Amino acid sequence: MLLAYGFALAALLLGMKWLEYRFLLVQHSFEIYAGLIALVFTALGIWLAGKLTAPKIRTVIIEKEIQATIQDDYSELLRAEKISRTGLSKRELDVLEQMAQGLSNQKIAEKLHVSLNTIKTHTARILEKLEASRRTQAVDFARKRGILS
Amino acid sequence: MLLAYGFALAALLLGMKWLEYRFLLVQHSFEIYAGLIALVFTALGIWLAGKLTAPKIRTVIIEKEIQATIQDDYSELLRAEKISRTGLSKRELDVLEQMAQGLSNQKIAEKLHVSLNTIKTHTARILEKLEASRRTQAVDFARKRGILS
DNA sequence: TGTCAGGTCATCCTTTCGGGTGATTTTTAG
DNA sequence: CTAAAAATCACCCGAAAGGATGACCTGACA
Repeated sequence: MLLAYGFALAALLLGMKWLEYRFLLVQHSFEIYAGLIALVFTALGIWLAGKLTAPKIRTVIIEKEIQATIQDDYSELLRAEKISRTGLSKRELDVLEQMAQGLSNQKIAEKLHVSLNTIKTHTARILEKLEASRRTQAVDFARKRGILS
Repeated sequence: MLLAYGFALAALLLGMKWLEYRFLLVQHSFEIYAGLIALVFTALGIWLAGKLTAPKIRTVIIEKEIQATIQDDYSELLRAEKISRTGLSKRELDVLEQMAQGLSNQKIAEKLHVSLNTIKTHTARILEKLEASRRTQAVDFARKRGILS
């Protein structure tokens, strides 16, 4: 960089010497040359500044969201704890899960290979144990108590 | 800025005129003056560059993981987006929310101060728009699509 | 061995839902 | 201002859900 600047200076002097004998320096006034030099070296200075100055570093912090993931077995324990507090049996939980998926009693009966009446009995117990009066409410309560995902 | 530069140039010329008659220009060679001018204006160029050019900025991106806490108005936008995709109206969303709480159509009607028939119409549209056949299913779909909390 | 909880199934009856259709009034958007 | 969308209400009918009750079977546990 400094070399380039030195070269530019040297080139200026040589160039002037050359001009002096080729086109007769006296033809132009000293001020003209001075002005030209000033312009050229101002430009050179601007260019130099661009090369020499260190870039400012701006730190941008991007906040990236991550999901809070609870470990499987731990959540299983929690789940079992929640279930035991509501007093739901395994089968009732099965039915509750299907219920939460929006399946009708008929569909649940088909899926679990039992009769519709059985599912109705289970749902009745579920409503009773969760102190709900409608299946949507039972699902809502179950969610709020962490029984369902 | 350009004015300052113009003034500097003018000052140079005047200064030279002044030098010319005060210290006799012939005492020094033209090259000396040219070199001085070059130096001064290089410095001026560098200074100008600092003032005129946009600062160089290197952006360093640091990704920081945070917990996903969605702010109210932001989540409102998201919510509106989700809603618009399903095509639910405001009122239908109101009904859907009450539905998700496990309320019966009758209770929802009382809570929203409209007739049961109105709620039935809304629920019918909700089921239609969410492509569900039962309210539990509609609630489940709405949850999976992020429409409900 | 007997009781007890859980799972299964059933019947009867009432309430709630969901589907279909139609209509009037606001509200919104072009 | 006007057309479209939203909100309101109504009636009918069949399907699903909910409440109550009773019964049978099985595995676990004292």
